[in-house]
Amino acid sequence: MATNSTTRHAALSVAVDLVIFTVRDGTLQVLLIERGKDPFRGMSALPGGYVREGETLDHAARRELAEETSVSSPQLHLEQLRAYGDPARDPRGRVISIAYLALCPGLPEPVAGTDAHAARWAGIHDAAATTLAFDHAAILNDALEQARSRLEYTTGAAAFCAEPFTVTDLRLVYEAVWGLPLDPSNFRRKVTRAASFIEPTGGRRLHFGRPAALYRRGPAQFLSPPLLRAPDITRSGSDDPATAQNRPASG
Amino acid sequence: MATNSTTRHAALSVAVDLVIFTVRDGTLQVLLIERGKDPFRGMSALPGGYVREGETLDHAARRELAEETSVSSPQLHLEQLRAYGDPARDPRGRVISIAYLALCPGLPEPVAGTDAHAARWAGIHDAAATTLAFDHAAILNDALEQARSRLEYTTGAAAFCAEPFTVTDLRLVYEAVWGLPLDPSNFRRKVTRAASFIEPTGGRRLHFGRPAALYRRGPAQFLSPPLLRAPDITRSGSDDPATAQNRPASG
DNA sequence: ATAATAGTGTCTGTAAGACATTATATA
DNA sequence: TATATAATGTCTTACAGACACTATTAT
Repeated sequence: MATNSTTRHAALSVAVDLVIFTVRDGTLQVLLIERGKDPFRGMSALPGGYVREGETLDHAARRELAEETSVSSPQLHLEQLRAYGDPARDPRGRVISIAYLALCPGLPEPVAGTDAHAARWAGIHDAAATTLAFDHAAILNDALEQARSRLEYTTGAAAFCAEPFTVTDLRLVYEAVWGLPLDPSNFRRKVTRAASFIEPTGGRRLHFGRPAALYRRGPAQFLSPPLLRAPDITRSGSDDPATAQNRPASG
Repeated sequence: MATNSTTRHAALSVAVDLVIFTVRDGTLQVLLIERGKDPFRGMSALPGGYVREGETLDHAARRELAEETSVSSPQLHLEQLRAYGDPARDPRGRVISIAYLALCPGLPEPVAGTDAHAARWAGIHDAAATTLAFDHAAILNDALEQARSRLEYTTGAAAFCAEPFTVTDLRLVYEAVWGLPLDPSNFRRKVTRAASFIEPTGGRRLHFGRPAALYRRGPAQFLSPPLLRAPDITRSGSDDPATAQNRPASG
């Protein structure tokens, strides 16, 4: 905030990149586009775009999200992940990218964006095995860990569920995002006891067996007590918390 | 990443702002500078500066941190907090700021930076009551919550302690950052049982009473089980997790 | 001895994991 | 009826909060 302007660079732009997650068919999926122009033409990438003049970062992210999902934005969970600013991350020049994480209920179908590119839902395993443009593989990785962490400490999992939803719907979200099977009985106990996580609508959904009670999202944003994953065998290692985004918290 | 360049703005710069925390005399303190030039001349602000050409965001933050604290950087805990990009946040024009959070052991004394400004340690309560330049009050607030959350889920608290340190030293850090008294007995049990949080050096420190065993930081980055604050009365409300940085996580 | 600080042990309540059991629907 | 899914209950273990008690130093 107080350096001589001689060190300021000339060509610089700021973009937002979106990691849009959804859960469909019990699988965590991410929205990928196929780039229609260079650089990385024809390669898969995260959706995104430049921040416009006079526009908030959050607004730019919401705008891009609406363009890609064609869903009324205010419904969707959207939060900033972090900034990526390696000087070499974009061959066209210096582009700082602010990554956002969006959690969406199962959306109709892959939607074509306004730009000349094809959009598709990719399973998280497929996406991780795909070579992505720019540093999007790293962004996706950070976003995935952020999402997994969010499910532990916040009520964000419900953002994946279209209302009304059942406890089983919610559990399938956890299982898809964490990639773990959960005990249905213990899961029910935890989510129903957590204050203001979910609220019964009074309705029921009929499939085949016993009808399931329906719920809507409650007002709580944080889960107390948190709904932790397995006793942290995967997390107590020597990872860097600043890089492995908020495994407990951040963004 | 794929918008027509007509919407790109002309004058744009990227800065880093640092929230440098330390614990001295049992109090959480933050490094503030007094601005030597407009805008906000004479007002308190967070230290920071423009990102230089060809420079990584992390590098810019480390550079500023070294300038302000005159301490060999690699020692200090430094992590990105998030980006702030309100178009009106800087009256000079569009400046995107990437905020960083630094956790430092008690440093010698307020150090003057390379720029023409005075630096000082401010108690967190004083700082919160001070009118800060730009949107630095919001950044400080987010950083404080991030730091508090980090102490729950990571071993970051040890970054506040110069090695070797005692369990009491570590407890005083938690008490200062959380602003809560902790039970010494239960605290000791938790930190000594948490895997690889702290390791005994074998040495002892003599003051007056019984000599205290000395410890160094262990290799673990995450605390399992986490060391949670009170049963979340302050957190289970209706806050926005994306704004109130990672109370659980994320950030 | 007394004061001061460090460290251990015990009791109790909460919550999680494992898993048996009951409830209510469809075919 | 058999089958499938939803929901409740029980047992055990782990851990946190509260707090009594012991240990080791300086004065």
